[in-house]
Order: sequence, then structure tokens, then C-alpha cells
Amino acid sequence: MKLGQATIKDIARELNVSSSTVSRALKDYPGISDETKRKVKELADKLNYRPNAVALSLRKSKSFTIGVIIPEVVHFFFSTVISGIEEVAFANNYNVILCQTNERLDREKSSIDTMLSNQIDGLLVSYSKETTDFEHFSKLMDLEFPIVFFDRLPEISNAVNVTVNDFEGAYQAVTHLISQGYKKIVHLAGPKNLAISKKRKEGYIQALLDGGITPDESLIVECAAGTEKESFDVTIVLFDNPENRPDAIFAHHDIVAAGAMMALKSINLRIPEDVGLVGYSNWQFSSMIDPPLSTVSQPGFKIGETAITMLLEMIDKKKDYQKEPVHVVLDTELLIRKSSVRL
Amino acid sequence: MKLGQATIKDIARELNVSSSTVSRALKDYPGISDETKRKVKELADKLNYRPNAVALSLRKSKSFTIGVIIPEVVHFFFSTVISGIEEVAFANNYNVILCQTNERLDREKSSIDTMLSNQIDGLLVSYSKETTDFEHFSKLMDLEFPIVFFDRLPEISNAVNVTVNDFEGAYQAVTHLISQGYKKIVHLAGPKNLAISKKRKEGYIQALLDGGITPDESLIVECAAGTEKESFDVTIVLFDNPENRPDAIFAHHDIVAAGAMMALKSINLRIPEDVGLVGYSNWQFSSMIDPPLSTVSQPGFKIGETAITMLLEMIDKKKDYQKEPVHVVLDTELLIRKSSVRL
DNA sequence: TTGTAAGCGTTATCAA
DNA sequence: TTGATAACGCTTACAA
Repeated sequence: MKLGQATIKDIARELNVSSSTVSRALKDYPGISDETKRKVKELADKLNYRPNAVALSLRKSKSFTIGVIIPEVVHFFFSTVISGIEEVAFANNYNVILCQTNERLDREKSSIDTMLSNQIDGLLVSYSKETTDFEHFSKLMDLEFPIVFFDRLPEISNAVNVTVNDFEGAYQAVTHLISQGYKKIVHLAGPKNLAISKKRKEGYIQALLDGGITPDESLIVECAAGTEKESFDVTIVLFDNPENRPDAIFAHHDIVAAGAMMALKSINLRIPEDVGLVGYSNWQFSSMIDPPLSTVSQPGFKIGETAITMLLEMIDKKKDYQKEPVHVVLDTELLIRKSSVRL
Repeated sequence: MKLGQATIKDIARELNVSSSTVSRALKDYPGISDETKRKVKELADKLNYRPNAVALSLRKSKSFTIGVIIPEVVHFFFSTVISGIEEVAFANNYNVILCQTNERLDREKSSIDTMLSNQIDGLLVSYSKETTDFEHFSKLMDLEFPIVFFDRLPEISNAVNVTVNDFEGAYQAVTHLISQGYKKIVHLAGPKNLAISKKRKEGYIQALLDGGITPDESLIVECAAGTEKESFDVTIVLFDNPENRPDAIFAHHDIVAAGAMMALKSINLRIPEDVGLVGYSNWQFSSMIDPPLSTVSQPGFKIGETAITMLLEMIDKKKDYQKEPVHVVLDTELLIRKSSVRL
């Protein structure tokens, strides 16, 4: 920094009073003469005095800063969550330090380390795909450091979580496909170690069972990378043999669905006539592609808002969620568009 | 914070040495016996010592934190830029504080204020649509506070800027439309006060002139909000009269183009046969819609990387760009897809 | 090779 | 009503 920011001392010197007097005057402490208050405030204004948050942070052991750990910013869903976080943070005078892990565990760990040394007051986490051991989080939680997990559920018993109802979202999506007469429904699943993937898969299976269809393991294919290309290739293989082809796909997110859509088009299968398709997450493009993609929408903004609101309560000690652990589950919404409607 | 983090003092006390010795040992200063170093480091490890960045920041007047001001996180382009920023910041051990303005000037100002009181070392800015007066920035620059502007060019003479070549991007897009035989080309323009909007409009006009077409003001319509709905409505009006209809659209970004596409479809105009369409920014959905949208791709990640790299150089005093102001202009790339090819 | 002390900007405590 | 002092955690002259 340069800026030669004016400090309390500068004001004190100029006014021939002590820094404590200035400090008090600035915050309208009782026991300071109106005259002094006026002079101090005037000069502060004139010098464009701005309290040094770093000094305050050191003094008070509180930084008004929270850290956010996120896999990738360039994900429509996550950017929505960040947006929700940012709004509430701003409204409560908190700063947000952002770190993206690019789905890497080492980066997750080192980001947490720098954030901690920057004395963040709490942490909002959606952990990386590589994370299977949660000790770096649970260690902190044992020391009562406030953490709220969102979207991705950690395997930590007393964790505070905000997620969407992935089971229900998947269940509704697949039930909808069944109601449209699709019978052989593929699930392009997410990485095994993510709880969200498991939940969606369970929802898929339960919907099949409830719809009188026997689940078939060979119709569940993991698309771990989550790229268009990956699901394109997977889809081509699945639909290669014209005999006994699947007639629908439930993809674990919209990018995966988009890859599948391209693959289907490339082998001249019509959507939704020949194959029904439902994605997940309601990416921005989903309503714009052709045919518009049915999808399960997640309330990203609200997830962000909810997570940080709970975190701030923990920081302010209003609630001790870790003692009575809470798992907030927000509802998804099935958006039925053309890609899955053939009746 | 809680965490009861171990401090240098704790280590010193336990080892019966002074804190300065511990401090020196930790950083391998010369003149500390190997024996002491070993003991100190061992204990530091054991206590899981983590330097307090806040104390350091206060002591050194340097926070290793940079602020990022951005209109909206939920913009594919901006999230790409953030990603680039984040990468370089992480590699250089800098933290990133993020503030989104939601295109509001008051929020821009107050965000800068809190960031400054948090002693950020520099600022990366893409200012809001409401910003027409740049004094809150130039004041800081006069005090030699490092700022790099990206994407949106401020009206400040000695500003350091990183943008893309919007004139050229627009010029190429429109020239391409002309080469495809389109003659009556609409421009759905951006907000007037943004330099990027002006540049794109100028590129559009120059391309027309160079293509032997006389620009027609009535074919330039401002879509300030940039929403699908807005451009949908505008497009309907423009193409309402079957006689002497326009035959192409150059939109100032892809969302606007997508709205126009829907409008054209809704009145049964075929793309690209009847109407050619080119957007701007290469949003993630652009290649997935039908027909795939031709667009001008901006190197968002690279913009972020470049901007922060320059900022770090300014902070480290390696370069004083403000003395020899620099405007880095990165090249766009015209992505020709189906929506604009009819030959 | 190590220790002492001052200082970064602020506030809380105690004293005047 | 105000001031002096110590402290938050760390670094760095200067002294020993």
C-alpha cells in the first residue's frame, strides 16, 4: 500500500489530543465533549480517514472476512452460488475471499491454509472431486471453527450442510420420463465419491422401481469428467447397436446431457421422439438448445444465501449448529421442456 | 477466529528463547545455530504453527491481497476472467477479494472503500454500467495506487487497460456477414456509455463502409439491458414488416443474439437462409443452440491472466505503467458456425 | 549466536 | 473529560 492513509495518530497529533480520545470520538463513546467530537470528525473527514481493517483485525481477532472454496468459478451453478454469497456478505459488511480448487485436493488444502493464516472468520466449502478424506476439515471443526458445506456433502458426522434434494430431483426427472412412456432409461452418472452423484443415482433407481422397471447396472455409466466430449463418446457406444437400444437418458448435469444430445443427433436419433433426455442444473444454455432441454433446476443463489447466513450465525455465536447439526435441504424444480415430452 | 493458533511467542516461551530468535530461525536467517533452527522448526511443526498474515500485513504494510471489482459473477465471460485472475493470484501467493457491483455505482464505490480499508495491494476493475464519472478511480491513481482496468475502458488518460480488440472483432463479424451475401444488417448494440459498445458499433459501421454498404441509423438499436426478452421484442419490431426486411443481425453479445434467434424462429424466419446471425463473447451455450451461433470469442481467461500479471508488476514496482501508460489489446477470434453461413 | 525494544494502527484498561 | 500504556503477532535495528 501507499496512499499515505491518515491514521488515528495523525488526527491526534494535529489536534493535540491522544489517540484514545480520537478513537473514542470517532465511535461516539460516552464521555467525550461534543466539541472534541466535532473537531475530530471534521478533521477525519477532511483527511479522508479510513479505519485500517487490518489493525482492527489484529486487535479484535476478527477479520470480517470469510473464505469460499469452490471447485470452479466457470460453472453456471457455482457462479450463481457465489453471487448469493456475495450479496449477503456485502449486506453484512463481510468480505469474501475466493479460491477455486479446479477439483484438486492439494489446492484445496493449501487454499485453506492461506485463508486461515489470513484469519478468516469462517469457511464456505464445496469440496473437490478428489477429496475423499475429510480430515483437513474435521480437524478445524473440532476446534470449533465455523464451516458450512454446500452442494457437496462431506462424510463428517457433525457437519453443517446446505444441499438440494438430489434424490428427489432425480426421482422426479426419471418418473417424468417413465410417464412419457420411456422404458429403457440410461443414467449418465457423476463421480462416485460425490454424495450428490450417489443421491441422484438412488433417485433414479427408486423411480425405476416405483415405475415397475427393473434397474439395469449396464445402463448406469459414470461420466466422471463431466465434459461434452466424454458423454458424447459414451452415448455413441450405448446407442451403437440398433437392437434393443435405450430410449431415454437422465444425465447428471446439463453439459453431459448436451454431449449426449449431440451424439444422438449425429446418429440421426430424434429427440424426444426416439430418445427422451433430461439433464440437471438448468444451465443457462439449456433453454436455448434445440430441442430445449428438460432439466432439474437447483436454486444456486438461494444455496449461497442460506449457507452464508448460517455461517454468519455461527460466527456470531447466535447458533451452534455443530451441536445440533443441521442439514438444510432445498427443493429442486423439474423444468419440463421439449427434450422429454412425446405424449 | 478461534483455533487457538500457536504464535511465535508460544514457541519462544516453550523453548526459552526470544521471539526474534524464533522469527529468524523460521526464515533461515544467517546467524542462528543449526541446533536452534532445528528445535524451533520441530516445535513449529508440532504446534502446527501458521504465520498470522494479518500481523504481517500490518507490520509490512502489504497484504498480498488484491481486490477484484466485477459487474456480475454470473456472466460466462466474467467468470472466465475471474478464473484467470485466480490462477495467477494463487501461483503468486496472493489472495483475491471479490466484489460484484451488480452494475451499480454506489456499490462500486462502497466496495472499493471496504477493500481499501482492508489494505489491498491493488485493484482489478471492470466498472459498472452506471459509472460515467471516474473520479473515485483517478483519485486513487493520483496517489499511485495500482489499478488495472479490464474489458471496460475508463475515461482516464493514464489508465492501465486490458481489453480485447472490439473494433476488429465487430469488423470481422460484419465483414463475414457481408461476404455471405447479407446486405441489410442490423446491429443490436450495447449501452452507449460503455467504450466496448462504441468500439463494436464503429467496427460494424466501418465494415459496412468497406463493404460498400451505407450505414443506416435506423438499423442500429440499443439493447441496453442485454436480456433475451429485450432483444426478442426489439427483433420482432424490426422484422415486423415483410417488405424491405433486414437480412442479418450482428448482436453485441450472445444472449442478445439468442433472444433475436428465438424471435426470428417465432415468426418463421429461417437462420441462416433468411437471416444471418452473429453474436459476441462465445458463451458456453452458443455452440449448442440450433443453429449453432457464429460469434466473436473473447479470451476471457487470458484477459484475467494479463491484467493481474500487470498489476503484480506494478505492485512490485517492476514496472510503472502509469508513467508510460499501456493498453494491452488482445485479439478476438471469429467463430463461424451455422447461423451465418449460407453460401 | 542471541536478546531487547520499538513499531505497524487500533482499542481496552486504568489512572488522572 | 482525557491521557498513558499495554496488547494483538510479527519483524528488525541495535546491542550484547
